[in-house]
Amino acid sequence: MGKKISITSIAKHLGISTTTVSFVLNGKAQEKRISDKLVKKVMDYVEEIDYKPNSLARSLRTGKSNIIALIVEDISFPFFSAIAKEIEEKAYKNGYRIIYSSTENDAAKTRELIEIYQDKHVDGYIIVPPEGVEEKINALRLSGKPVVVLDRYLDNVETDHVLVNNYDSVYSATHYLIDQGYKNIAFITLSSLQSQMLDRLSGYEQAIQDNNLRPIIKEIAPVDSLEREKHLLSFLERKRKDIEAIIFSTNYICVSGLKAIKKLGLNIPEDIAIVSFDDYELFEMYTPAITSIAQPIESISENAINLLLSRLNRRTADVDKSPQKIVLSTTFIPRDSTAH
Amino acid sequence: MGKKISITSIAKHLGISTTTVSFVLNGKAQEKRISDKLVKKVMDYVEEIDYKPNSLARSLRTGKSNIIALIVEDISFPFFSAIAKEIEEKAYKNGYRIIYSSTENDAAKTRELIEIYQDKHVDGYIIVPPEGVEEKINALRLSGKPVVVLDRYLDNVETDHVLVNNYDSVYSATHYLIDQGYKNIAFITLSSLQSQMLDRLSGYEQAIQDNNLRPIIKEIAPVDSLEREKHLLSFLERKRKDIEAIIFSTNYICVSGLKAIKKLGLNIPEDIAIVSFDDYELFEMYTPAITSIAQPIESISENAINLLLSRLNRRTADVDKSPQKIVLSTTFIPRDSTAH
DNA sequence: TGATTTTGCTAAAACGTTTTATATAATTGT
DNA sequence: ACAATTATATAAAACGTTTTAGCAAAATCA
Repeated sequence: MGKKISITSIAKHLGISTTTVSFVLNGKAQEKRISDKLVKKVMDYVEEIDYKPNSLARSLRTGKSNIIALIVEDISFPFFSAIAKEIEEKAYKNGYRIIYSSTENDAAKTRELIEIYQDKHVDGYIIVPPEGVEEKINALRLSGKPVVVLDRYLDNVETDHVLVNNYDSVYSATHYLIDQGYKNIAFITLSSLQSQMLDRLSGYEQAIQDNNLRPIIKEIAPVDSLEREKHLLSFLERKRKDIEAIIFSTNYICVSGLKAIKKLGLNIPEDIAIVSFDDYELFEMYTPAITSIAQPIESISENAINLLLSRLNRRTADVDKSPQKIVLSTTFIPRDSTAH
Repeated sequence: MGKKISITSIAKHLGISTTTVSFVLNGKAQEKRISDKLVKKVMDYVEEIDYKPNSLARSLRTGKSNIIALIVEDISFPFFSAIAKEIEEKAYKNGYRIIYSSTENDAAKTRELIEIYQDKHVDGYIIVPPEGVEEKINALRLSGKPVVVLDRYLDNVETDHVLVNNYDSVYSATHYLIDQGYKNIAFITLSSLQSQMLDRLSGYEQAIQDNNLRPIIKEIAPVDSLEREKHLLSFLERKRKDIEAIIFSTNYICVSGLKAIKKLGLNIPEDIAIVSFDDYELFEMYTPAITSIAQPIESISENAINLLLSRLNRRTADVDKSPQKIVLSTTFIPRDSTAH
């Protein structure tokens, strides 16, 4: 039930100054010419009482919190939780903690989140941004905090980002289907202006055009998963005759599609072939196994956190050093759902 | 490019004291008898310059960080990431932020994590504990920080916990199989002394005994997922003739089992019936659909965060009020994998 | 020896709040 | 008209660090 333990109480107990204790604790003993004898004395006592500095006080004084904000669309999505795992691990090893939240793709919520994290003086941000947070992110940058944008990019926002070659991936996946002999290929996506979604769509459209295969069959599915399933059910009911293959722009849309397809009793790939963007354990195990475009989750995470850490370690001045644009390749995994 | 903005600069600018500003900002104007005129003046200016208090300074002064630590086994497991989502949402609405990490079931790492969060002065903890952190958690409690244990319980640790009736769930799932006519029922689990695992095993064993159905066929699978699949493959190869049904103690063990079963070309449920503890989207979609014991994720999360928030809102004194033990019911979801 | 440098250490300010105790002015009561 | 209350606002300490600037003693130099 002793006194509260702090750098001050340690100093008092040892009859020295807090300055000295602080220097020793921060490994500046050499530099600040504290004698070895005194260093040992301090260290021994600190060890003995198992002292741990109060990081709040330290943060207040230094302006660094050693906290990184991770703002994703939905932490419960396998893609994002896998990223969260990797990023946390690497950040941890570098002395940083992660504070997270889900935006649900809501711009207002995201802006609010960012404000709160600013108050908390987090040191850096990894953000999967919805549309409509451009100015906020630019403001962040201007305030000197490093920001890494993930999974998509924002026009007019000069910041580091790491994402995947969405356009090329879908282009060549579409091409693959065409090579397999499929002609009427549909693309199912969400009503979203997010860059990754638009790029995937463009990849599909361009591949169709380049192969003189009209028409483009683009279908917009609802965001809500129950509604989406219903929507896809009726879509397929109407169009089953006109479509030989479908590319889904995300794995969860694909899951809805699979449910609808099952309900209609359609056979994959005989009646309809399937490709999904973003792999999922389910796709490997499904009958038949679903062809997918797998994102390099580990590499995405690693690049993102490395980028951020390197900014954090550099001196403030070069925050406005030219932003890094990292674009990673996906892996196309052909499975039974596209076996002609 | 103005001066740095703080409560002090506001006070200076308005020619009043920081005390007054602080009172106004904290809604204590009434109580502290600050005149309406002055309140308005402060509020207007605060609005104008869009001032946000520095939460580090506030935390240092008050000893409250408004941060909750969420320590789970692995944030990338669907079960835990779903919980993380729910908990974050509710915490957010109550002014708390969540800082997370994965223990990988490593006791040393977990203890280290807890220490770090102590330094950060987080206000409370939600922990999915590995074995071997009992004393640490007790120490936390003694230090006055509320702790809610999730998913499992620790002997000799008097703290709130919320978990699921593991024993009963497996007991009745086993009974269900027996009712369906299955006799030689195996139980596959990990080499773990964690309460939830032991309880699930006991439920199985007791049900077998109560129905005079020997032998108990308990198999321990490796933790590593590749090894596990290999292990299960050879296990099934040897025992396929002796086993009519399998209960897996977690969903990821079940996934390994399904892979092995597929490789061996066994038919579910004709050759072998399957039940998994913990539902998974994959199980619903698999062919055949896999019977499972679903945990009430939302309710688990809600109870955990509510428990913690209520402790946080109460005065410190009753931290040692009798711990709450919340036990929730699972939902048995019979599917085709057990259809005799 | 006396001047200079090096060594070893520390006082005190600063980070931005919250809160206790108290001062002064205005109002009320008698 | 004077005492007692009440209303309004503030000074200053505290939270626990880091860090700048500087002091005194010891060592080196000429």
